[in-house]
Amino acid sequence: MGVRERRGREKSATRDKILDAARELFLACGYEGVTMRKVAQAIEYSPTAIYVHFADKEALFRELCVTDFRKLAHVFREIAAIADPAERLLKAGLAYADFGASHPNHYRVMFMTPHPARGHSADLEKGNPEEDAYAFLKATVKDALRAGRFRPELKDAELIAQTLWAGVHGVVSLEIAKRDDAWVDWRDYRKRVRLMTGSLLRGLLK
Amino acid sequence: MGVRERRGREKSATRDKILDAARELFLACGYEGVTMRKVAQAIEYSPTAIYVHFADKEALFRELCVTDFRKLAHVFREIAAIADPAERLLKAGLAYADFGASHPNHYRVMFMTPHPARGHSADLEKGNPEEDAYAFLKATVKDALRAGRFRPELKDAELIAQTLWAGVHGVVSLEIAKRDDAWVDWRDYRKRVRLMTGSLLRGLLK
DNA sequence: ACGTTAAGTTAACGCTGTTTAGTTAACGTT
DNA sequence: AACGTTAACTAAACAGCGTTAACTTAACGT
Repeated sequence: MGVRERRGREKSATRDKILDAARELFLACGYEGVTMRKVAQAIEYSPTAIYVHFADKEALFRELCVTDFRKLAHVFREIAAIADPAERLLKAGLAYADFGASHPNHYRVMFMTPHPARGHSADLEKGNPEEDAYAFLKATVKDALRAGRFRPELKDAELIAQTLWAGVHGVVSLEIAKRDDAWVDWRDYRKRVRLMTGSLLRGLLK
Repeated sequence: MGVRERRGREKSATRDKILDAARELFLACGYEGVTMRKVAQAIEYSPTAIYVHFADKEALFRELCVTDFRKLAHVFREIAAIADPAERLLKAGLAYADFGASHPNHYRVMFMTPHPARGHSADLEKGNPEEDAYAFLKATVKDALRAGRFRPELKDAELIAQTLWAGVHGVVSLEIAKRDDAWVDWRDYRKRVRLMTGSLLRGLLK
């Protein structure tokens, strides 16, 4: 009685130590730059100890991603309070871009790297706008659609949502992948984000 | 006399064999899915033989990319003949999206993967619209700018070009990274490309 | 006191990209 | 014609990777 719980707490304690060390390393070195051996060394455990708590390297990383993407969904909760659906879309775009720029390594693995099938981790609840940022976007598009804000030939909420997402994602992902590329004389990131969201919405709305 | 040349020809012959085998493998398996040993086995050479002709795996892959991206620039040459700069931008976007969808592995490494500094390979000539697709885009934006086609507050060709690029890149890169993700009920790729280019231009032009 | 459970370890496997040292065959030169 | 050089190519190995199998160890419930 209570012992099982203490054991559970102890286990999740070293689990958390792994997560903390891994987060720091992933942030500093990126996905490929982090090795299981490095994570283990950081917490002074053997590399195999990690496999007691996580199936593999990807599962470890995805747990960190899920945590951070829940944070993104929380930011969206505040934005959900904005009455005007068009302004809601704009603010959501800006928040999304901020998020991507401040979690580049998570963003890379979540949205810039092809994964073999397995639709996300099953830990995030699909369709629930509190956990699923795409569901939030789609819901807001539907609101704007109902309010008759989009140009008359636009009727497919899914198509509109995917286009809005792609627009902001384009700015975010180019920033992450090509920020240091001298080939292009990059303009300020936030300027690019604002021009993208503003222009795209102007082109889609009435 | 002539012997040196024949030697050179022989060397470049096995060099080409490596390139041919590598192209096929990279297309089929993606960058990480290809190993130097597999390439070597395909041409019945030892793995180390590749290092006589290429510095490392990345150099081998980038040579293939450069070849293919020169092809993209050639497609743009035809588009350059279109008189109306706005229509030219539209057609360029569609051609770029076609290209990305048919060379996903090259596209991934070129535009979706962060690289340590080293601005591209030095093999492509920066600023020359015949080899540099971004230079072509910027030149067309400048044309449209001169023709007074953009909304009056838009004056920075670089910023406009980067936003147009980001828009199409967003659609292309999401398609490559998340095509098989059941989380999203994806609409047809070409529909998404057209809505992106069309809406973005509508939002940027007068 | 005893059998069970599970966190954690050591050693190893099979793989990767790459390097070192060496072979071999054709070359230009004497 | 013999010799030293050059360079394509190879065999073996290195250091690293993610991961697995077999084992130890310590605390648990009975």
